[in-house]
Amino acid sequence: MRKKVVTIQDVAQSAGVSVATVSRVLNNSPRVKERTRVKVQEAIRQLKYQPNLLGRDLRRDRTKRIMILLSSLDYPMLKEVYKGVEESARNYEYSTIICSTSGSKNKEEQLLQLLKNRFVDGVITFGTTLTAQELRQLNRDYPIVQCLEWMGNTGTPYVSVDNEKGARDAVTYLVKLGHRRIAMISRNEGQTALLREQGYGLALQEAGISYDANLIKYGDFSYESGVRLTKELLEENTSRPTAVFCINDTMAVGCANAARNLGYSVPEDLAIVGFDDTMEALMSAPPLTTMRQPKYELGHMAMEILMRKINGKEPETNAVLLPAQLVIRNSTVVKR
Amino acid sequence: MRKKVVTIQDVAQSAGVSVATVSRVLNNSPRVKERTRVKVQEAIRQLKYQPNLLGRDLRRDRTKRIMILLSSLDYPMLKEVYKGVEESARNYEYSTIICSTSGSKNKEEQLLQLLKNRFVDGVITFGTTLTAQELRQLNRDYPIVQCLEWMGNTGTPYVSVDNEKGARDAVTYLVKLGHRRIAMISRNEGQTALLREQGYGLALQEAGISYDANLIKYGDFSYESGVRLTKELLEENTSRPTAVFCINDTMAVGCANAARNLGYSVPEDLAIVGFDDTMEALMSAPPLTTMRQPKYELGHMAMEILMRKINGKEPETNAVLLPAQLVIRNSTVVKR
DNA sequence: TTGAAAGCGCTAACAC
DNA sequence: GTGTTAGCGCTTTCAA
Repeated sequence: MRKKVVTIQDVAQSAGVSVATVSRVLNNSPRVKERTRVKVQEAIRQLKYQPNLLGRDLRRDRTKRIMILLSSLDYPMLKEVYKGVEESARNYEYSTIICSTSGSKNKEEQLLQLLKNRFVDGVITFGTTLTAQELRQLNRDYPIVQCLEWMGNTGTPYVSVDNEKGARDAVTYLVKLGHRRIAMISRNEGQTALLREQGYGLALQEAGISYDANLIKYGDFSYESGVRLTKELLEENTSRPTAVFCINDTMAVGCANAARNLGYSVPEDLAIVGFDDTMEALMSAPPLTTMRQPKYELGHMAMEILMRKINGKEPETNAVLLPAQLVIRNSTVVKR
Repeated sequence: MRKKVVTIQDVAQSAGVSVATVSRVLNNSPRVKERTRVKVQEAIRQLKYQPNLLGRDLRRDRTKRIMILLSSLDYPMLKEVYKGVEESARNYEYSTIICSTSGSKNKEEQLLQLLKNRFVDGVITFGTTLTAQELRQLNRDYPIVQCLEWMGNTGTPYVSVDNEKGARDAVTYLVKLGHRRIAMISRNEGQTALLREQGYGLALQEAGISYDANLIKYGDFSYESGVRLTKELLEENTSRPTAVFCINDTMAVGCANAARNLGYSVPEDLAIVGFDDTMEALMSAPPLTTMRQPKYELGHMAMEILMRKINGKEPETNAVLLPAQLVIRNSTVVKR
């Protein structure tokens, strides 16, 4: 099945030089006579030679490749974050491969193998099932950077959005519009959700609004949970909320649709603010007010830090938090 | 930076055997005395040895890895198709890496390098910029299967949905609901769009409805184009359409939102049928009637065929077309 | 049942 | 400037 592949030996023979010279030409070494270079390049072209990466990587100390490790491909911001990573990587002549763990711890270990086996020079993780202990260990031995989802106190660098400030800004905005009964659709696991909840709490506190546990619901980031929890919020509460802050756009769309289906209009009866600013927010009816994550920048920055680590320089800072930006659309309006 | 890695040599030394024996244990060779095997395994555990894949792959004829090659990560069906591929791959103890060309021909060549360099055993493509000639050549030398987007007459196997039949069923359904002025939002490039347009034409013909070029608009699969083209359809036509068939859900959501913003209600004033059955269709207001692609099966089948090729067996069939299934939701209703 | 040794394709230290 | 050669970590003959 597989074709006999042209090797560096074949090129050397064809060009009448040694393999070392061919290797020098391939790696743009300056100490090659112009005539020789041309001769070798001619042979390369004629034989359609392409270097075997396995051989090269085995010998070299670097593969010029990094891995993006994620738990699921179902990740609305992936495309843009990836673009940031990819464009930064390209500047260093690095290429990227994407691997999904599908949430399996086993699979994740297998993929981290690729790092330990020098199959890639470094890894950017988007959420991991590693324990703090494991992550600390891994970070000591290999270049690794966390993006978006992160664990602190492990010494592992991370690049994320300022979740607390973002949530606080979102809720403060709702307060400014005149809302006092502000609900939240959150998640009861993960650092991201926790920080956003803290931001929510802070904003309420600053506005002198007392905290009401009935107004907080916990979902799983899915559309369905947004729908279900909004129904609960609107049906359970004797004094129903006039606004909802959702910790992602997916649930916020569910919230908007559920509210309308119950006969409430958005934003007049219920104002909604999401988080992320994905296409979903734009495609929603009405388009959602949301906190925009600097997706491209997050990816770009993660790659920059990873390159520093790969090159053996400790990055100046181990923790980067970029600000989220309020994007006002039609799911919010000044309260009458 | 990088940790000194434990090699097979270290294990051999520690266990007091040769590297050959360690290799045999690693590969479950039967000709190893039980005592020796235990001794080696003990050493492996103690040293936390993990085989270097680069060395192994260089020596072996296979990597037990395949690549999924796509032009963009922004692919609403990716998650489910991938699941199909991944679960099939797992059965063969294969792992998968995903690589995006970002639409760059250059990048694509670079990635196909990984195949030619035995970095992966095979490739599943989701759309490629290769010419028919190049694809034919590649398919002759390496295991490769096309999924969803494909080129015929190259000898390269493909697994896709029956686009013509799917489109025909969608439009026939609209006809049955009583519609005669049925528009289409399509795309003016790519085989997929072409086949769906043919299906549309066939359905009209079967219903004795004459073809009206004004009712066909060409977008680029994006939400924005769905919005824009729907406006055109509703504003330009003196006799406006009562139904629209969109060749993907993304544009169909744009269609629904644009129609409502112009004061038309969906489905009463304008019925809409999408294609794909992604989350977008479910999250739309109203939820969209659409043609469901058998996403998981498409991925699974592609991987099965690829494995056959990797194992040197010519697949029984080079072309698999799975049926799309009509899913009726609230963007269509019997016409009054 | 085990070990010695060749060799996968490449790079780089060293010699000329 | 160029060639010779060792060796990256592994698998797999071949011989013992």
